Amino acid sequence: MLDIKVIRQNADWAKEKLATRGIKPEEIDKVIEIDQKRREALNKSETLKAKRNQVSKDIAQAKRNKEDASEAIKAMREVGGQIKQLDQEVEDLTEKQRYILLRLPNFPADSDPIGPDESYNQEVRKWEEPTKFDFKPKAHWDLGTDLDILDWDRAAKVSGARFVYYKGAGALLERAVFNFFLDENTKEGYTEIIPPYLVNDASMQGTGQFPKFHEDVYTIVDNDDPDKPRDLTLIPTAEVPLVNYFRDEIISGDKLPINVTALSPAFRSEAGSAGRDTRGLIRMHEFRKVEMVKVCKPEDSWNQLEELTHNAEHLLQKLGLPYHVVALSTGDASFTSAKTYDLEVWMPAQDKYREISSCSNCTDFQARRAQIRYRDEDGNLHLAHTLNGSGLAVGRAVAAIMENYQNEDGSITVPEVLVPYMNGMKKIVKQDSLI
RNA sequence: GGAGAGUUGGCAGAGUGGUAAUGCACCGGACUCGAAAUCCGGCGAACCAAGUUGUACUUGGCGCGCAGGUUCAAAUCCUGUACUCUCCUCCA
Repeated sequence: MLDIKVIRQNADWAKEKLATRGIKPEEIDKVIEIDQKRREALNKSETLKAKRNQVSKDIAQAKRNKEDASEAIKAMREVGGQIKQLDQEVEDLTEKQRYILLRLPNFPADSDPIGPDESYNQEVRKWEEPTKFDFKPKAHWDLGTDLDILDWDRAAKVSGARFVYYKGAGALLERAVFNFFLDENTKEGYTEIIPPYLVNDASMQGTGQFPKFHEDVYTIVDNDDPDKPRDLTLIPTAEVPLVNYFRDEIISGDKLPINVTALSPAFRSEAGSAGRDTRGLIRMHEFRKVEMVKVCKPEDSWNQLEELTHNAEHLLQKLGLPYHVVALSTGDASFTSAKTYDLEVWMPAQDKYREISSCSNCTDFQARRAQIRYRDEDGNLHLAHTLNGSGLAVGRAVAAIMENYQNEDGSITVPEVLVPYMNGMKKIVKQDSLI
């Protein structure tokens, strides 16, 4: 959520910044106008309340002296009514203002490429050249089926489209990958967390998924009354429980920056992406992801974003997967982010880079919604800055490993760093069928 | 799922309709060569608004888990709700 004071005091700047993210300047004018009215009503109400408090004291005194106070009580009855009316007005205006503010995205950083969509993203750097093959590389979904380590048909039977069974060496590979990620992140100074996978609405709002992105997630309903959603949603990313861990907390300044990492499933309805990435591990309703979250001081967050990005890159480098880093344009960056670097890994069968990590500095946008604050050496309170990044998406990493490490005979060489995590297995070959 | 108890400042803890005791902690001062003890004074965090102005202060609002209601006035009465604890039930 943006700071209404910042908008109020720098209206033109705010309009200009948000225009690059597709927000019309009239929206800003509207919220400023509402704010103006709100403060006027608030002032009137507070003046009357001050009066009421004073008179109430007098009434109490009069009663103690056994004097008659019916005159004052009568007058206050009227004032009470006015206050009620004004407070209602303030509440309505606050609600209107909040409605707009909760739906405005974060201010983009000055360094963001300006443009309405992903075609304006800029490559920042590239690591290694795309993998070369002297045969035609297979797509990971075919490799998975042929090796009998991924079972799409039975997942479709049991759950539906965009679900998968990992089997045998496939399951082992998935587990190896996320354990490797968690171990590496821990070595880099992140504290491992196992968070809840169901969160309440306040948490979804704290990190910015709600109120705008309801349709992207799965919310639990009461079986007795399916129209009534419970206050629980399956997390679309561990970012939600990790950032909300700090919600409504005051952190001691000397603890910052705080780094946490968690493996979790991520549940996404993928509404609006029908027809895209219909095959393979790229776009699932349920996938595992290791997430990294940082909470830091405002002056430190841009350095922390670079560090976070490097932490994620380090994982790809150790796995030997070619990738490049892309700075997202103002129109493509996520709602909460001021600046985002996407890491895109090379996918040979598609002959292109695909997103495997998104590292964002959310500045104080989430912290304001979630009231994440810290106390500095002087005892003053400030909003913290929050950052999050995948480190990494597990399913997509498995897909990238399968495609980049495939051999002509259809087997998959296990990346060296994963061999210990695979109980010494160096190559994945065709598995026996279960049935 | 059922029953009961609880939620008040950094901590402890009183307060059954008149505007949040008290203690500890903390901050300032006195005493002292200095410290401790003692004494005096201050002190709920956060938030919002207005003003002086400039970033600190003044005034006001708000503030007793949260949200409503009753009342001239609510920590206190009423309703709803969240969470914590105990017991029962169920359960990996």
